[in-house]
Amino acid sequence: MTILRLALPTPLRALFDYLPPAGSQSAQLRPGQRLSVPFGHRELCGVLVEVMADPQSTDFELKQASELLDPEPLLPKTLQKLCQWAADYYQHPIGEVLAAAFPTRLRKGNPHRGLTIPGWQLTTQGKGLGEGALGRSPRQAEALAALRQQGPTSGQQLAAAGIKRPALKSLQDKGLAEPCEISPAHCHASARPGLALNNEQAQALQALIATSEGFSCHLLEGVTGSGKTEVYLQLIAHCLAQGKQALVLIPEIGLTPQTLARFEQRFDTDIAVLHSGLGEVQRERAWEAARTGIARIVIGTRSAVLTPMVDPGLIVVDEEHDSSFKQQDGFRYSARDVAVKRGQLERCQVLLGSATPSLETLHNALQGRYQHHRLTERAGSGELPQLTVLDVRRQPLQAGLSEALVKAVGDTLARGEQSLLFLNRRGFAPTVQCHDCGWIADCNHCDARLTLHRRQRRLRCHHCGHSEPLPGSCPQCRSEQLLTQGVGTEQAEEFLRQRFPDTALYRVDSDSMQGREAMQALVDQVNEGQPCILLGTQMLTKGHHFPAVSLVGVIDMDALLFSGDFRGEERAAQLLTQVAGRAGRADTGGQVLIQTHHPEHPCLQGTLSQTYHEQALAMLAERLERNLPPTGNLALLRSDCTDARQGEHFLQTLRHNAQRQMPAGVALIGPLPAPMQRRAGRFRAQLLIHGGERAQVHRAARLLVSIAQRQKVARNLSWSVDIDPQDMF
DNA sequence: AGCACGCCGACT
DNA sequence: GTCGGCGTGCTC
Repeated sequence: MTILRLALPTPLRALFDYLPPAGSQSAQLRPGQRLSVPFGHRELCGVLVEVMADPQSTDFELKQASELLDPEPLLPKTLQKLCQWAADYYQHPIGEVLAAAFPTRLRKGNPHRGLTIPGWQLTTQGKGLGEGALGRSPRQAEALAALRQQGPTSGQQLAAAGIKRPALKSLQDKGLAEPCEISPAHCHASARPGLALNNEQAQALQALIATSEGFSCHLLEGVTGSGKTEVYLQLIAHCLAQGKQALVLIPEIGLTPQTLARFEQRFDTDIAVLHSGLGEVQRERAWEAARTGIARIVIGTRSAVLTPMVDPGLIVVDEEHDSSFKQQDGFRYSARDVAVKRGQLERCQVLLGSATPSLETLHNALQGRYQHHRLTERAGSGELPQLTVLDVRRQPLQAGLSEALVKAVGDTLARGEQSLLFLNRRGFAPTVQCHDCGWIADCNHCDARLTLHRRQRRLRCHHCGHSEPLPGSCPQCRSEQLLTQGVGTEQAEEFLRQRFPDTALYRVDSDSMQGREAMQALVDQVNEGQPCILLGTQMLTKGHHFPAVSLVGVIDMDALLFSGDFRGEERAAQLLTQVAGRAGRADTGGQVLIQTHHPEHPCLQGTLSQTYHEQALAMLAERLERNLPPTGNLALLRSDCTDARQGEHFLQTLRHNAQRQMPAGVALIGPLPAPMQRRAGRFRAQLLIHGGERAQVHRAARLLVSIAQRQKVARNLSWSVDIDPQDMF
C-alpha cells in the first residue's frame, strides 16, 4: 500500500496523509506534484512531499486524494528542499511556504497549462536561399539573416532586436519563413559587448568568474556610482555562456523599468520579470518561462527567490541591505538569506551587491564565509560628493528649510542644475494640535498621531489607513486655533513652489506617485536635464539615477538619528550614504547639505568623517560588545490581540511553560508591549529570544512555537514567530 | 485559516 | 416558528 504525505495551505504546522487517487499508479506519483484532496469540509490543492511505500501508522482512517493535478512535478527537487529548509528555519507552516512557490492560479489547484511561445522559423525553402537574396528588401533580409543565425526565435526576442511583424509576414507570404512554437531547446542567449571596466571592476569580475562553478557566496561592496551593475551584467553574460540561467533579485518594483531596460539592451534573450504589480496570468507566464528554461534570465522582487528554474548558475541580490527583502507579515523570510541557501542547494554562485552592505553580510564577508570584493572608485569621471552639516539650531526655518539650504537650492538652479531634497515624511504635517486646549489629533485605532493631508483636507493615519475629515474646530473646546507641528513633503512642496515659482518641482512620495508608470515618467522627464527641484521620501533614494542632480539636501536628519531600534544607526548611515550618492553621479562633483539640530551626534559625525565601510566596522564592534546581530542572534514571538492584557498573558504563560527547557546561553526578554502597542485596533506584545549561538536561539524558537501550538488560544488572539527580525515592531 | 455546527435573540 | 448572530471545534 502507498501513502501520500502532502503539504496543504493551512496554518496548521503539519503534513497530511492520503491514499493515492483512484486509478493512479505509484510510479507516476512523485514529490513536487500537486494533488486535489478533501480536507475537512472543503477541497484543497496540496503539494506531494513524500511517497511512503509501507504504512506505519494505521491508527488513522485515511481519506483518498481526489485527483493528481500534474503528470510531472512542477517544483524541482532542490526547490522542494529549499522550501522545507525555509519552513523549518522560519518556523512557518510548510504548506504555506510551498504555496508561496506557485503562482496564484496554480496554488488554487487550476490545471497547469504549458507555456506556448509564439515564434518564427525558416522553411526549407528559406534555409536554402542564398546569402545575397532579398537585396531590395532590407527589413526582410535582416529578418532572414536573424532566423538563419539563431534558428527558431520567439516573436518577443525578434521584436527586441528590431525585427517587426510585417517583415516576417512578407517572408511568410514568400514561403521562406513560418510561425512556430518555441520550446526551451530553441532558447539561446547572447550578450552584447559590455562597457570597459576599470581595474577594480575587472579584478572583481575575474575573481567571480574564477569561482563561478559550484556554490560560493560573494559580497560586492561598491560605492555609489562604482559600476556594480556592469559587473553583474558581465558575470551574467558569463553565466549564460555556460548555458545556465541567472536569477536577479531587486528590492522594489519602482526599480524595475530602468533595470529591466538595461538588461534588455545588453542581452539577446528572453527575460522573465516577476513582481507584485504583474497580473495573475502574466505572472504565471513568467514563472513558467523560468521553470522550463525558456527564460534564461529571471528578474524579480523578494518572492522571486522561490521561482523554479532548470539550471541556475548565478543568483544576484542587488541592494542586498534593503529591508524590503524581508517579508514583514505571514511567512517572515529574508529573500537574501533564502537566496544564499538556495545557492548552496543548487550548487551555484551567489552575489550580494550593495554600496552600503548590511552588517550581517559584512560580518559574513569579514569572517571569510563570503568572498569580499570592493569597488572604491566611481567608474568614469564621477567624483564623490562633499558632505556639509547645516546646524539649524536657532535658525529660522520655513517649512523645515533653513535659509542656507534654500539659498543653495537657488544657486544650483541658477547654474542650470538640479536639486534633490529628501524628507522622509508624507503629508503636510505629522501633528495637528489645538492652540487653546492642547488637544492632539490621534488615531482611534493606533498609538499614533494623525497626519494632516491639507490638500485633501483630511487627517490620515499612516499605520492603519484610517482617514477622517479635518475638523473645522477643536473637537474638545470648539476653538478654531488648530496648529500644525512638524513638516511633511506636501508642506515643503507648497513653500518651494512659492519660493521658486518658475522652476519645475516634482514631489515624489507614495501619495503623488500613483500608478505603475508615474515613476518612470518622472525619471524620464527629470533626466532630460532641465533645472528642477526633486522633493521626496525614501522612494526617491532607491536606485534611481539622476545624473544632473548636483545638490542633495537632507531636510530632517534628526528623524533618522533617533529611531529607537538598535539598527537605527545602521539604517541612518545607509540612507544618508544612499541619498548622498544621488549627487554628482556624472561629471559634476555634487554637494550634500544635511540639516540637523544635533551636529555632534556620533552617527552623523561617523558618516562625515569616515566612509560607510569604516563606519560599518565601528558599528560591528559595538554590536559585538552588546552581543547583538550579526554577532548575537534574535528571534521574536509576537502576540496580536483585541485585549492588551490577554496578549501579554499568553506570552507570559508561554514563557513560563518554556523556561525550564531553555537551551543554555539563551535569554527570554519580556513579554513587553511592542514599540507601537496598539495598531489597527489590536494590541501587540512580544517575547524576545536572545542568545549568542544561532543554533541555540533557533532551538529556543522552535521550542516556543511547539509549546505555543499546544497552548489554548482565544479566538481574538493570534501569534507569530519572527526569526532574525528586522524591525522590533 | 476556513468552514460547519450549534445554541441564542428578533423578525415575518 | 425560522433567519442569522458569532462562540467552538476540527481538518490526514
